[in-house]
Amino acid sequence: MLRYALLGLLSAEPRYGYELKAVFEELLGGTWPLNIGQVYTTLARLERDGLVRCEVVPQDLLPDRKVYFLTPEGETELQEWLSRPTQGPIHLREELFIKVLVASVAEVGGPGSTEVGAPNLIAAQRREHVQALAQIQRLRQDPALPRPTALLLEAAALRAEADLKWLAVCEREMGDRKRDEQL
Amino acid sequence: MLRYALLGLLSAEPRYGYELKAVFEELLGGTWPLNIGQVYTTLARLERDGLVRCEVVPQDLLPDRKVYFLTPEGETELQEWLSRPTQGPIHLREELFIKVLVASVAEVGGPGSTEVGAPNLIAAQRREHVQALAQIQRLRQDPALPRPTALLLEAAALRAEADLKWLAVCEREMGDRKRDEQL
DNA sequence: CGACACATGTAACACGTTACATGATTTG
DNA sequence: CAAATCATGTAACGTGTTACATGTGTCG
Repeated sequence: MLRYALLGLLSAEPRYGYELKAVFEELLGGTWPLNIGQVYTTLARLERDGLVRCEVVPQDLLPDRKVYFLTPEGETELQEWLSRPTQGPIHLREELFIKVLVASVAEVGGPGSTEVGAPNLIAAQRREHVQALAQIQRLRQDPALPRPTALLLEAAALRAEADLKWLAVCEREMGDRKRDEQL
Repeated sequence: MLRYALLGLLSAEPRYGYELKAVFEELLGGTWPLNIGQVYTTLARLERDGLVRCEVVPQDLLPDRKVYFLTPEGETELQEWLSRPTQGPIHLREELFIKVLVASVAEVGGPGSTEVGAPNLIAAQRREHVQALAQIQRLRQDPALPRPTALLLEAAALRAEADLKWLAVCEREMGDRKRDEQL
């Protein structure tokens, strides 16, 4: 994942690790705080696989930089990755979904306990989502956003709205089920 | 992730690994083909962490079963997990998003090359999504679906629709940009 | 002096994923 | 006989994540 993101950035321009972190985070609109260590490990793996190489650029006063650039193999790899769409693009294997699923299936507190876990979770999750959506919209206000980043934030907003719709459905269903059980 | 899914299933009823795989996959509507090996490694980790224990149930003719059940610690852990909503619920760190982002940033083929990668990708991805959505809707037809599974599939459909809206936006933007550049 | 920016990295761990190994029974 | 089902597991690998280590320069 990060692999290809770095490959993509390097395809536009050779860069060193510390710089890649900054560029990447900015491009992501600050939604993916990236540990610098991971950048270096990922770069090391890319180099191991022959997709990038680097040149050491000495600096006086400041530490040396290792400027990475794509090899022909790296460019090929990147192009191939970009040419095939993501397979099975809807991942139900996400914390959000699994959590709601488990909440509606699990027997918390043992049999006979008053089951209020799921509705509580849904309500809390809606608050969480509303907050997340608000923050995304706040970020989108910035007129200086690069277009790709703005696009990304739009995707996030659309997803957040879709999830909120779903959580509303869940809430309604749970209410129904609770009423069913009381009858 | 799978950790908690298994905890949830076990909280309703003690089960053995082979059985867990089947129950889990059915609950997920077949959208997460689960390697049986992963079930066993995950169960081993849960046992290591003291969240589950097991009892060996000998069978004649068939191999022994190791029936797992929650420990009190496991139950606590599960309840805590269920009680807190997913933080930062919208993940932009997904192949889909990163791919589109990288496609719009990367300089494939070097400077001066005719950049048609991104539009091609978007188009292919839309086809992929349309197909995925169709399959989800097909699955939803089944009237025998358990409610939690039906809910899950509804989430998947809503997300797929949101993503498709976004891909349409992307396509329009790319067209715009291309026109801009030609001027 | 202490904190922060610059710049590199290693070590350890969790988790998902695949492939492989074992061995009995049932079914075509 | 071959294949599928039942049932267990191990080994290896990729990747994400965090924490830690190191060292210089600048700024308040």
